[in-house]
Amino acid sequence: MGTSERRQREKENLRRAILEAARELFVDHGFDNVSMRKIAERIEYSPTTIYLHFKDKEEIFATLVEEGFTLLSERLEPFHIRVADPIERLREGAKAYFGFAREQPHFYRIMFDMKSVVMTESAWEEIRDNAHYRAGVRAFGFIVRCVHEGIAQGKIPHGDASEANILLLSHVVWSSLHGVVSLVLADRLLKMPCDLPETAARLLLDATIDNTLRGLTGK
Amino acid sequence: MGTSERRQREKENLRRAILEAARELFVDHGFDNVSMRKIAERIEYSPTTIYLHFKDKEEIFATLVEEGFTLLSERLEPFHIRVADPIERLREGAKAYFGFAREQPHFYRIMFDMKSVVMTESAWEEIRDNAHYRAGVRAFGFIVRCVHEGIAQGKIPHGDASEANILLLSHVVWSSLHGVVSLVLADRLLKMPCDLPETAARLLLDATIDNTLRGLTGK
DNA sequence: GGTATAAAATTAACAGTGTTATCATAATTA
DNA sequence: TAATTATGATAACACTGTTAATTTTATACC
Repeated sequence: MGTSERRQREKENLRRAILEAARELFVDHGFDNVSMRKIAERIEYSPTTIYLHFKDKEEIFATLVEEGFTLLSERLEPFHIRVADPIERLREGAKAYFGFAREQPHFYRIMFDMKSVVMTESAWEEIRDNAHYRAGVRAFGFIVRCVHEGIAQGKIPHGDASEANILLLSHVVWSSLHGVVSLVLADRLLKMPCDLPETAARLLLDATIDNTLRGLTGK
Repeated sequence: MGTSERRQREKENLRRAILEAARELFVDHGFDNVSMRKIAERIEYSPTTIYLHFKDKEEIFATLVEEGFTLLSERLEPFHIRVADPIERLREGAKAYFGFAREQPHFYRIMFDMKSVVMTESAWEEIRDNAHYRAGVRAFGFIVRCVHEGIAQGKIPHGDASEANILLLSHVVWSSLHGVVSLVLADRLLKMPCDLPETAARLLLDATIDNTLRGLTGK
């Protein structure tokens, strides 16, 4: 009788509207500065209606994190085709990664913020099946594939070709990259050798990519 | 007549008590989970009394950040004497840095959290004179000195010996290091090649330090 | 069409937050 | 002792995330 399908559709529409409002507000003002009431006001519903679609604010957060990682993946993956050499692909990917973080700092922040909560074993078991975690794994997969190819082509001489070593080296690349982005976003660059902060950030980014890839390839 | 000195002393004692309570609570529960009322309760004063000593919660925060950077500096600087070779000194310093972050994750968090606030030019002018900023510069100075010596001894062949280049390379080292710490503290290590998270973190740390220093020295 | 039922959305409230204005009290100075 | 000043506390404001109870709305059945 078609009505329940329509109602289902309307429900999903409202869910999407909530996410859209939340995303725009988060991107503009940051996670902590956006209240449930503000989100509700924007979609012209009462605050409690949101709780019919999301368990709590954290669940909206997690959903947006997933969205963020998916966006990041979609930005990175074309480079697999565009750039043949895995090392150069890492370089280009790193720049794209940085671009993403700069364009949407609040988004990046909610994706990688240090939560400072000690992860219990059970919490880990739970989170491994979550959509936002899997989306993170997918984005990380870009680096893994580049490193994998780099080792296979003999361009990364350090360690063996075991999965353990590939994952380790991928994490090395990722942490170095995340380090730059994190410091830039936190405005922690100290009296860098040029005036414009934007130029300083790019200088540091290039130098860090160079250094990391040099360490990786030994070239 | 000595009374005003005593009152001054009492005032400073209370100030210290507030900081001590705040620090303990922050370290235990994290910045966001500690309220002014909780701090007040611990020192057995009313919440408003705190405002006679600190403008707002942010000022307590900033004071503790300064304390954190000073602690970090004091932990790093002995290595200038203990380890002669600047590259090996960087390696040992990095481990100490990591140890500090692991021992007091909440402390590290408030020191380096991505604020996601766009720094205006005037805000920069203001912050440059702040104590917590200068304390940060001091800690950063550990890396700068190592890099400086490394270049002088010909162990870091990349770029010239200009101050600009030294600062750039120092930032490269720092961001890579901060990247590991940041990811570890955020529990963002994905299915690493060993079971115990602590061991995974140390593996990644060592690999990142190796890679960064290899990139730096070209060895 | 009218009515029972289920869904959707709202109101009111709780316990908490940072912060401020106002008031009381204690200590120092004159 | 009286005036003044510094110190601390009370009460309140405008928020926060979240829940229980309630009302409105839409569907299904007779």
